[in-house]
Amino acid sequence: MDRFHALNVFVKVAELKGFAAAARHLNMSPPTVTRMVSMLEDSLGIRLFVRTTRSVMLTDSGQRFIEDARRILADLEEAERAAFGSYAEPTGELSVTASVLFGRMFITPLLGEFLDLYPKLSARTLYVDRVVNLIDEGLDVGIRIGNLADSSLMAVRCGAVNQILFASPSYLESHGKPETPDDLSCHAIINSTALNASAQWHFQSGRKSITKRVNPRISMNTNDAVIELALQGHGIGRLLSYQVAPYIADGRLKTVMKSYEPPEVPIHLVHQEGRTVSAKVRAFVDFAVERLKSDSLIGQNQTQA
Amino acid sequence: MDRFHALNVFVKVAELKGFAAAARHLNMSPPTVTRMVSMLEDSLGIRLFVRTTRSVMLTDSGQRFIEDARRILADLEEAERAAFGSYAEPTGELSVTASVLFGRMFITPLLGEFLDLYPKLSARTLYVDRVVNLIDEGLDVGIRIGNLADSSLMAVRCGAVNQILFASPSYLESHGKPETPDDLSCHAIINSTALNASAQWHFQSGRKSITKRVNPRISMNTNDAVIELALQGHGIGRLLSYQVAPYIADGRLKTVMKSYEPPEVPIHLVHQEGRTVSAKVRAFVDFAVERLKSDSLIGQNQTQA
DNA sequence: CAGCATTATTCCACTTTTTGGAATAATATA
DNA sequence: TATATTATTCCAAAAAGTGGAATAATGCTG
Repeated sequence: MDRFHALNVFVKVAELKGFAAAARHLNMSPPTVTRMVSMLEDSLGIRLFVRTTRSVMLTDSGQRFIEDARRILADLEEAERAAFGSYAEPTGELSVTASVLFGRMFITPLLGEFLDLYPKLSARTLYVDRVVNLIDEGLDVGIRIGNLADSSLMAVRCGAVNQILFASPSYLESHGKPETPDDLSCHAIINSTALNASAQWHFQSGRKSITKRVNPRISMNTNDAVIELALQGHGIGRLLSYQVAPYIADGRLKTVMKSYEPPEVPIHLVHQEGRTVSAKVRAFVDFAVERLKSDSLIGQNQTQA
Repeated sequence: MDRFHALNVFVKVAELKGFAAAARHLNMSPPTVTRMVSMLEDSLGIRLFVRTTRSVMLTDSGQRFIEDARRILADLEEAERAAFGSYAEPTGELSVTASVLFGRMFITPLLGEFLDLYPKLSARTLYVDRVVNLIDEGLDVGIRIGNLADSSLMAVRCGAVNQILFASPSYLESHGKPETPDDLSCHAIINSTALNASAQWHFQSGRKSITKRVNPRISMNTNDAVIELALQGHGIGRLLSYQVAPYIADGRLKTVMKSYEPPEVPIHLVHQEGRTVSAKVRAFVDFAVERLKSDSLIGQNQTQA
C-alpha cells in the first residue's frame, strides 16, 4: 500500500462523504477505495469512519487525523515543488575549481559577470595547482586542461592551449638558443610539478612525435614560481601559453623551439551531475563555455590568433 | 512504491552516506534501496545523490529535500500517534442523547461525576422525546428504552422499567377507580405521543396478554405535559415508572390497575462504533452502565425495589 | 409499508509490482 | 597492482494490488 495514496483517498472519501463518490472522482473502483481506507485503519489501529451503506461520517479520531493528513499532503507537495525548483532555477552556492593562473585570468572575471546576472546565486572558488576531486571536495564545476582521465564526469570543451618553452632574453644571450630537443641537455631546465610531474617532455616536428627526458635543474610546484625563475634568467621553463602570455607580450620572456611545439591540448569544463543538472551548474557552464570560447588566448580560434 | 517508505530510505542513505549501509540498517537488500531512491528521483524529476561505488553525496536539490523529508516523516509519525491517542485516551467532546426526563433524572447527575473523572473531556447532550439517529446527528451515545429495533448499534443493557397507569387522587374520587382494561372506556385518557404514538395499550394479567384500544381525550407530545394534566385531575395517563416516581412517592398521583401491568422493558446504552471504540465512549458506557444498574428506580433489581 | 436504486463490502481470478540472489562493473585502499 | 566493498542491473519467484461479480444493507419514494 502506498500510504501517500491512501491518505489522498481517505481525504477524498471524507470530503465527498462516500466511498462510491470518491471512487468515481479518483477514477478507481469502489472495492479498491474500501480496501485502501480499511488498510489505513488497520495500520493506524483506529476506525476513521462510521459507515452504513448510506452514510459515511468521520470518527473523532478520523476528524483529528484528517487535519494532519491534509497538512502532510500539502507539505509533501510543497517539498517536491521546492526540490524541483532548486533544480530548475539557479539558486544556492556555486563552487568552481581551476588552477591558480587560469582561475585568476579567466574564471574570476567571468564569474563576477555571471553573479551579476543571477542575484540569487553565491559562489565559492578553489584555485589550486593540483588535481581536484569534485565529488570529494563537494565542488560543482572544474576546469580541466589536457586529455580527460575521469570518464564519469560530464565535460564540455571550451577551448585549447599549447605547451610552450620559454626563457628570458638575458638567459638566451648568455646560453644561446636551443634549436632541437637534444639541445636542451646543455641548458638549465625549470620543471613545473604542478599538474604533470613527469620529466618526459613531448615535442612534435612535422608528423613526428619526440619524447625527451629532461634533467631539471629545479622543480617548482606552482606555475607562478616557474615563471618567476625564468624571468630572473635561471633557465628554460615549459608551461601553457596563456600562463606566460603577458610576459611574452611585453618581451620579458621569449618562446623557444616554436617548431617543435606539441599539439594543443583541450580545455574542458567538467561537472559531476548527470542528466538532471541543477540550474546553477547548467547556467554557469553555458555562460562560461561561451565566454571562454571567444577568449583570444584560449578560445577555439586561438591557433589563428 | 510507498512514498513515505521511500522518503525514509532516502533519509537513511543520506545519513549513513551509503546505500549498502542503509540497506543493512533497514534490513533490506541493496538492490531494493538503490531502486527506491532511484524511483523517488524519477518521480521528483531531480537527482538527489551524486554517487560512485565508493561515495554518496547529496546534490543541492537533495540537500534541500532532505530537510523537508525529515520534517514530513516526523509529522506523519506524530499524526498517527495523535490519532491513535485520541482513540486510546478519553479526550474530545462526548455527545449523549436521552429522553427529556431520563436525561434530567439520570444522565445529568452521572455525567457531572464522569466529567470530574476525565478533565480532558467535554460533553454535549441532546434530551428530546423523539427517536434520535446517532449517526445523522453525530452523537456518540444514546439511551434506548424498549426492545431494540436498530441492530447496527452496539447495545449494553443497564436496566429495565415498567409502563404504569396513574391518576390524581381527586380524579379517582370523582370518577372511580378502573379495575380492568375495559373499564378504561368510561374514563378520560391522557395519551403520550412522545415515543410511542400508538393508541394500543398493552396489558398483562397472569399469563394472558391483552391489547386495548383507547380513545384519548387528549394527546400530548411531551411526558411532562402528560404528568401535569394528570396532576390537575384531567384523567388517566400512562408513562414509565421512573417518570412519575416522585409524584407517586408524595401521593399526588396514584397507580391504577397494578395487576394488569405489562412486563418491564429493557433500557440500553447504545453507540454506533464497532470494534474500535474510542476511549471516551468506552469510558462513558462503562461508567454509566455501572451507575444505572445500581439505581433504585431502573436498575437490574428494580422489580424487587 | 414495499419496492427500488444505490451503497459498502467480500470473494476470486488475473495482472502488476516488488523483491532479493547472482552477476558485473566501479572505486578507494593497502 | 590486487582486493574488498560498493552501487547497479537482470531475472525468476513471491507478494501485492485490482476490478468485476455477487451480496447484504439502507435511505428514499410512491
